[in-house]
Amino acid sequence: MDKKFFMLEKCLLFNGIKTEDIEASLHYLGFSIKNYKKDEIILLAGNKMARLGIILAGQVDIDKEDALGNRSIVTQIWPGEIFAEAIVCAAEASPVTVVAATDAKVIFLSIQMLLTGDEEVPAFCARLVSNLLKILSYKNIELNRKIEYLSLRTIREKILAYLLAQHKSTGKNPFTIPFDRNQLAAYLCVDRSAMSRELGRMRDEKIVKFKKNLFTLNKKILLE
Amino acid sequence: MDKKFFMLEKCLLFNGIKTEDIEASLHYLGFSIKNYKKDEIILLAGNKMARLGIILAGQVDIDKEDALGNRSIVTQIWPGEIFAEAIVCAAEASPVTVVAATDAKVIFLSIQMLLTGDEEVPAFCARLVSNLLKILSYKNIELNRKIEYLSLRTIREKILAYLLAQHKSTGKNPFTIPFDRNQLAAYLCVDRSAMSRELGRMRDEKIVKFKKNLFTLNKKILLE
DNA sequence: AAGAAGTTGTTGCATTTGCAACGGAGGATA
DNA sequence: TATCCTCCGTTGCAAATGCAACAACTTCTT
Repeated sequence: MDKKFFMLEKCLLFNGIKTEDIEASLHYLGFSIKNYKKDEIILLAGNKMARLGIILAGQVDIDKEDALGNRSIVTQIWPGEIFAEAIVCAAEASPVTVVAATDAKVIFLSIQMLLTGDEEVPAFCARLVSNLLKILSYKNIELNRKIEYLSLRTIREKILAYLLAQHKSTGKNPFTIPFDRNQLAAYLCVDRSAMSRELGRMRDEKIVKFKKNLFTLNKKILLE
Repeated sequence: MDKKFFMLEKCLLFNGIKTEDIEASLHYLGFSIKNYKKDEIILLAGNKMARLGIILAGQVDIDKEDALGNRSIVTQIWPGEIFAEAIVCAAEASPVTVVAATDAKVIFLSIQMLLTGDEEVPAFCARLVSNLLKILSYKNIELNRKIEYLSLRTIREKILAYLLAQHKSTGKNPFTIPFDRNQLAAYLCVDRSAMSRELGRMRDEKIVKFKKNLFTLNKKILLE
């Protein structure tokens, strides 16, 4: 198997598929690979797309921009994760913009033949489809989590909800977050300076300590 | 075919499946039916679920409640629409609470056998799975739309974004919305009185006219 | 070393928002 | 009719927020 495909074995889409079948399915799905420079746009909001993408290397942001130009980060994705699967399955225009947050390598796959269910298809396809179902379900739940943050009324609540979730998912207490301040504000959809002010207050009240991307939540907060 | 299943023919999950196969698949999926009174809880946030639900009659709200008890409506669903599909596929706890907004009738289906892809399954299953993929994709896009409203910074922007989308999806200009004021505020995650104040200002500025649930957007706004 | 560019925190200020409380309109019921 | 209840709008006020501008600090480039 080609070296550059090794990481696909860890990709949820190919979970349960034999190593030798992975490359076969790539060819079956008419793959192509493309490189992007940092900040290059991979998919612009409003466009349709016929193929889903899998990040092979680098980091990619899923963004949304409002009429006033406020950029908000919907989510980040990493090597092994896929994007555009929903708009391919639904044949709709993308509600989001996909941007390379660093230099990135992406592989694209046509999955039309998996969607109709009436053609004669190779054996591994059933597994691909059920993996796709699972991925879409996880993303659904992820979007619900995002909505949870955004539906909170104050910046402090949003920050706390995010930090608690981050603490929980890492299982550590001094823990790092994958955002710098600008990005965190964009993710929580609040003003950066207002967020910074609130973070300062929370530090004064000893709710949280932080230095760059390393955060420590007060133990009393964690007891709830 | 049993009369009470007629409406399932219009359900996206059974799209493309022959009428005689629908009842067969219901039995294959071990269906059961349950009635709910208005305000009764169908699924509580934090719980897991092994079966997805389809609304046969009535109206159902997908809710979320924050630590302070603020209720927000994530979305509404109507007869023919399904819920809990994501948490069944992902085998995760529900991030939302499902509540009967009116008296409602729900049919539950076990879909485990559709997910593994290795068992011997009836012919219609492939179609069920690809329909499920499409539904999950649509919901994904719907959640993105919701995030779009919530990421806007001011109440006015949220109201406008919602009304424009509602106008677009109905294709009419005096158009009705499916929420009363309380529900709309809960959907947009803002304070009801603050929303009411903003609606009043927007009426003063002749941006929108409204009477109960009937809204009319100013033509100048629609030209963008 | 110098300068440029990016990141983070700070502050003043106008505006927006949440909150609480109240009142009126309209519907349902006894 | 009287009463209760729900829905909707209104208002005063304190607090939160967005915005703009600036300063301190780091990183990178030249």
